Amino acid sequence: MQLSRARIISAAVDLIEREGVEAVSMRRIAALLDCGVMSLYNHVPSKAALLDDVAERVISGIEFTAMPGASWEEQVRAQARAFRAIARKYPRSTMLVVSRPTASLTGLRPIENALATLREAGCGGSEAVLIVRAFIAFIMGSLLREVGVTPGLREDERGGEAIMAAAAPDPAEFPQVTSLATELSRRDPDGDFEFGLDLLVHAIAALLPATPAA
Amino acid sequence: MQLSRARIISAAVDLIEREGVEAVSMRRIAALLDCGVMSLYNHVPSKAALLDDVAERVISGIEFTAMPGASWEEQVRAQARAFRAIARKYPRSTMLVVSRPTASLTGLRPIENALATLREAGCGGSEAVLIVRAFIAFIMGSLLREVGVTPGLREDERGGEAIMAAAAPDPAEFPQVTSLATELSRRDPDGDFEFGLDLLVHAIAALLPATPAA
DNA sequence: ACCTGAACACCGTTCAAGT
DNA sequence: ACCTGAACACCGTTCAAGT
Repeated sequence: MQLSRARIISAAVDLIEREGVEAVSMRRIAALLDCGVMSLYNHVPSKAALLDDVAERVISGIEFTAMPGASWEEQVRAQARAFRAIARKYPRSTMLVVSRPTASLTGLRPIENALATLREAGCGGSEAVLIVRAFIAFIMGSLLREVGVTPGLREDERGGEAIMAAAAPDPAEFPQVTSLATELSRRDPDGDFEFGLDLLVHAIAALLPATPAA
Repeated sequence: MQLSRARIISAAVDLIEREGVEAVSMRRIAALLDCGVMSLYNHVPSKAALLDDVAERVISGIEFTAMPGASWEEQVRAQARAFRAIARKYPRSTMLVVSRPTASLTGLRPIENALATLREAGCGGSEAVLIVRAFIAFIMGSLLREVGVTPGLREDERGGEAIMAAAAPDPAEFPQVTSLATELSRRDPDGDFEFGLDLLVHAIAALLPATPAA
């Protein structure tokens, strides 16, 4: 099959998901594609650019299902969940999305959608921008936490948090952490995400004019 | 001067802040410390472990000033700001903090403080954990955005957002992004952070029992 | 236009040898 | 106990040569 930028990106994504970002090298990818290393450079300017492309590929995979009749709360939630879904689909590539600033247009789609939803709910322009930024920060941070275990490929603490793994903290110095150890080591990304989403949605509701479209 | 783990970490932090994470190599650090590369391995097990140490060093630099009389709102805000302050002090090392799961005890200090503040405000245990997680997600995401420009060492879009840099988006496809272009390209990390902090603090206030310690 | 091997200037880390 | 040079198995990328 013909070499192409798209095919190279796909190979990179596959490799990342299988062995982690650290395993990516131009030579490994070339081997996967059965071509010489330098052939890659006919389609991709550099490894850094390739990783940017991977991030963009992942982002462009976000699937927004339009919800015409739904309230803005439901729409915002749905958009946030759609974004977070990439962490499920491409757990190890997500770190790339989160750590590289997306300079392309694909990253604008989620922002456009969120802004539209908020403005339709009666939100002012600059306020909508601030809200979207806060949401993105929360979502990105959630992805980080969720995916943070994976990239180091240390699978040792499967169920619990890395935090409690090393050594038990001194109860005198860390009374709260000690007494809440069970809660802290419980791993429930969905629950955590939904809780944070609730917080933000409620806070936004308090900002908006009451029932603007009713 | 004698070689030591602490000195190696310091050299790594300096190098990162000066030239970025990508510039770090065991050989460069050895050169900075005027020793053979392999001498480093007497004090640090691997490069990955060294980068973990760097993250820990940065986190341990967070300075919490106790605020005995203040309301929980003010305390939570102060703690969040203290955490974010590391992005000011060590902009390029921050990416490391954010991308590596901290397995050590130093990372527990901020969590302990936040939990204590919330519980004192009348918050239930499991609720406090969820709130702290939401806060951390937001803070981490904010750090990412703030620092995301730096590590790629592309200083080309100093003032504006990377988003708008490449090409103007199609107004028909991105009406909101187009009409809010000015707002979106405005760069104000402090304002963004404070706005998000406000959202979260207000949402939490709605969850807590009214004036618990009054 | 696309492919490619050789070569260059780097990596992290193992190992055996030094003190 | 700490240091170290040589060596190994890798890197990304330039360049000149092929088709």
